Amino acid sequence: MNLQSMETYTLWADFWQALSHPIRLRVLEALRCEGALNVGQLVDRLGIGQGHLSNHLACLKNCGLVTTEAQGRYVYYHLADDRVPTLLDVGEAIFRDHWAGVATCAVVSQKPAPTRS
Amino acid sequence: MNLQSMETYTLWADFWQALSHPIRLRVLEALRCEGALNVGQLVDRLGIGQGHLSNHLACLKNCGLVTTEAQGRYVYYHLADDRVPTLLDVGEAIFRDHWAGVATCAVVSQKPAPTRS
DNA sequence: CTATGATATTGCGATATTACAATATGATAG
DNA sequence: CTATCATATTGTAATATCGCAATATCATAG
Repeated sequence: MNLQSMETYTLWADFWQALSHPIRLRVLEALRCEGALNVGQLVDRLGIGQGHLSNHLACLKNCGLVTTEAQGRYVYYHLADDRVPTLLDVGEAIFRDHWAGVATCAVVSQKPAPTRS
Repeated sequence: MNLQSMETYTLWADFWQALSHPIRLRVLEALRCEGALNVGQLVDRLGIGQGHLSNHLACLKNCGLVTTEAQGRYVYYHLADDRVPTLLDVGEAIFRDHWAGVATCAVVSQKPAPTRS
């Protein structure tokens, strides 16, 4: 695949978007801490609806961040490989130094812009 | 800042979102290759409107991925630190192994779902 | 001060994503 | 085969983001 084309950047952006949701990040952190969990266990830990979670899991799987292993009626999810925790670590390190700035970002998570007179 | 709270994950998701846009990725790649560029040079290289680009640059700056240096009327942008190329490298490595799956992801970049009869 | 070039901000229609409920699929026990 | 539990998929209203145009700000030259 050509890494210079506009379409490739659009697809690469979609990959990063897999990391851009609090529920998906909480799934990744839970799997990093606990190794492997099935859908029901993740529903319990995150406290969200099963169908909703399943959509997010499909996203993480399609984007190569997690893999699954079926065991009877249960489907266990775990991090895809060692690069995933590395990615999370580096991202968290940069984020820790800049969370205050992220909160003021007007493009991402556009807050209603403080009204001024 | 408490790294366990839901709000923190929401903010961390906003940080990742800075990477989730083709224009912002192209800016980061341009800066990685060329070191430092001002806004006009980036407008030329990316071929988009100045105001539009400026919004994306503000996003990257707020999220700690780039920093700026004013020189007279020009503002030069460059990558914030060495962790940024590391982040891009690891992300690209995982993406390269899974771009076909990313393209089928229904949560991110929801395609109109192939109609079946 | 005025004009001009460079960059930043704002407003808003078009589009994409999310959250939830309903429903479908798949596996296993009896 | 039927019932049941676990997981996946779909529809859609609410919400957030994008992209562009207009305009504001800021620095410098004259």
